[in-house]
Amino acid sequence: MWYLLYIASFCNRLHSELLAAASSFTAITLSAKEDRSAMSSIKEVAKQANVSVATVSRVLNNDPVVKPATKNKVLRVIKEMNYKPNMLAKNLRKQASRTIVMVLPSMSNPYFSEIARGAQAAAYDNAYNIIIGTIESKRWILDTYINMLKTNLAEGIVFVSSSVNKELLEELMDEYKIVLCTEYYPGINATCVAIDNKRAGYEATKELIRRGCSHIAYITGNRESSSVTARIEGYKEALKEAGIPYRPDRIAGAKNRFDHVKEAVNGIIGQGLPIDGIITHSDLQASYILKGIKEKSIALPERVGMISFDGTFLAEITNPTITTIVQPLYDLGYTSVHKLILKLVNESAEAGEEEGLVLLPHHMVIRET
Amino acid sequence: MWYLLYIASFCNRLHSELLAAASSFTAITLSAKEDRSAMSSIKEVAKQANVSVATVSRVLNNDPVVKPATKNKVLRVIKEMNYKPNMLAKNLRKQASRTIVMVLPSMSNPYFSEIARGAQAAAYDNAYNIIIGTIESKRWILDTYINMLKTNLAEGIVFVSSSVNKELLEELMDEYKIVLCTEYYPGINATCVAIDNKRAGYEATKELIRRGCSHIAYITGNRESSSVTARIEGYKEALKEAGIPYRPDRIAGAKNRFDHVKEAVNGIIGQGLPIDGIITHSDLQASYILKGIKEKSIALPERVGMISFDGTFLAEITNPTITTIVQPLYDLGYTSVHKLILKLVNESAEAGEEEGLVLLPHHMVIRET
DNA sequence: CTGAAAGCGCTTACAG
DNA sequence: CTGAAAGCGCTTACAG
Repeated sequence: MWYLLYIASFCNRLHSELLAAASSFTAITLSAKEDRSAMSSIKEVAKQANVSVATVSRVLNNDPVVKPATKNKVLRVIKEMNYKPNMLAKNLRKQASRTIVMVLPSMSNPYFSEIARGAQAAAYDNAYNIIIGTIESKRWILDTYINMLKTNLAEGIVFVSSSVNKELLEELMDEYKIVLCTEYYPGINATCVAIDNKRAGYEATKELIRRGCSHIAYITGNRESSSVTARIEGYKEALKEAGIPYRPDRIAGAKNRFDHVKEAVNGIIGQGLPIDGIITHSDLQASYILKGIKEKSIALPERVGMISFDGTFLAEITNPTITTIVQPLYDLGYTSVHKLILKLVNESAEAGEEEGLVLLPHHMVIRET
Repeated sequence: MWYLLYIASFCNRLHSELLAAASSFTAITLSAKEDRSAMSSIKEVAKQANVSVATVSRVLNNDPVVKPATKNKVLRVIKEMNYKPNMLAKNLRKQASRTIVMVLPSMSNPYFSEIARGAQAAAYDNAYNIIIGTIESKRWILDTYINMLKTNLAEGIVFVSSSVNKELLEELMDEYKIVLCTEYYPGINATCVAIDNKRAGYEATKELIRRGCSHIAYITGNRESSSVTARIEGYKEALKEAGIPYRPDRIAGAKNRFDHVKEAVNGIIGQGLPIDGIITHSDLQASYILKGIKEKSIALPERVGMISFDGTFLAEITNPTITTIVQPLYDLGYTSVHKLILKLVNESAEAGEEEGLVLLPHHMVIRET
């Protein structure tokens, strides 16, 4: 019907009149669904309220300039017609989607879901939409999100963990608003929200030493990542302080998969290096070590001292429960998004001023391992 | 600069010429960032390629009607200028955001992340954007997502688990495209993708009976939910078949929290009802029971027969590992989104024809419990 | 095969 | 305090 009306009217005014006629007609005879599509514009509200579309727009945007009486009249009509603004139009007009994206490597690790939860909260607190996406190690998925930036669907992006590589980041940085979460890139002056990984690595190692461990293995994530590097620095420092020689071959990288972790640990043991304590990059890795010990595919004593990173609920449901460095995951997500939105809103501020590392506090929770 | 240009030119043509002049100027002197904002429209591409904006648009949309030579010329200019279409404009023009939303109760349970992963894949396979959001039991968050529907930012929605109540669903159903995932509402004719919960409940119970259990407790989720009801039906049926009396007080609801689960189990035991087998609504609940048994806050034997639902990785990292009904979570997410997009694309098809329950296969994995 | 023009539904400087 | 009008950057029926 809409379509037919359109062909039938070349003149704008005529068109509107027909529409109005149709609209009052439909109010009686058509279902809510069809009615909605026929009256969804600001123009219809304006007509009903006997004001211009400009005034309706002002009311919608809470412009204090409109006379209270006018405002109330318009508000009443808006409610009556159950009018909802079309954000597609608003976005185009304002050249802003009020949407940001956060990309995560995956969602299978509860580590990431906590970060996402904080991110979501920050977005809503600032009336932004947020699209949280997981890369799943597929470059084309990442490209999809970056494309949202390029096609104006998103205004900024936060990369969590190593969801972006250094080259791509550099390329994007001078064109888009970006915040990094938990991982930074040395030499790149970007905003990054993380914990003090060096200190945390130091503290974990120190705790194991306190318990009498002197052969401490370190199962890391990606060896190139800044968090890994920093934690290892802390690890080395604690060893040095205690006069324990540092052995690089007691460090092994592993992904968050059982087979990887098993190989990493067994690899160290296979070199003839005894292990009486372990630090892992994640709770998930620690849980896999426990699994391996139990099923005897990892040749470690039942009660090996182990400290993991993250502090997700996983560390509480294993048997034994895991001692862990608790990262403020929710806050990490919240703060990243908050910083990004600050950048977005604060266009005028010199970009350079706000960049840099933001460190959030962590703490250790001692459990059974 | 853009702003000044604008004030200086009231005539469209003059405006464009100034812009063009500025653009060739900036190509030499300004950074990529500023250059971008100055040349980002289809109009500029048209000018450079000596064609109309209509032709550029046709090329962009792969309209086969354009002459190959023209097409190549335009394509070259697009590449040269590094032009990216403004989706904000396209969306408004086409009155379609090509975006759908999936709402989940939370993301802390890996159960939901797997569903989300499948959903994401389905969206991308169909060139849709997807916004995955978690309610966290807050009605205002849910309203935010529903508002995306109302303001044209999203074209459809899938509700996972009990992220929506019956009343709201009924209200939304005749105005928007909706798919339910894992949970349906009796009496509401909506598309729902789930497993055969009754059969799964039957199978789990049957397995426990086969092992000699006759005092089987059932820790459920929300008692009103369709999946719970169906599983309990299957549970009853299996008991009946084995001639075991059904005791409603051996069923207790609990949220996915340790304290809730503990209370639920202890509540049953406290009534003087012995338990030699347990079925739980989720892996998470089962892991909590294991935790409770270990720390002796739940008075159950170490080796109680237990079967959980979901089949997430949680069931593998506990000690003992958990026997579980594996739901095809990824497929559940994928199929829900796929069905939704089918509805979106297939406007013409009678809505009623496609509605109904879609059942996906599950299976049981026997582990240590 | 291509272009001129209208229009998607908003916002906002300008004039009154 | 309010309205008329231009414009955000696209798409598409229509004419040629």
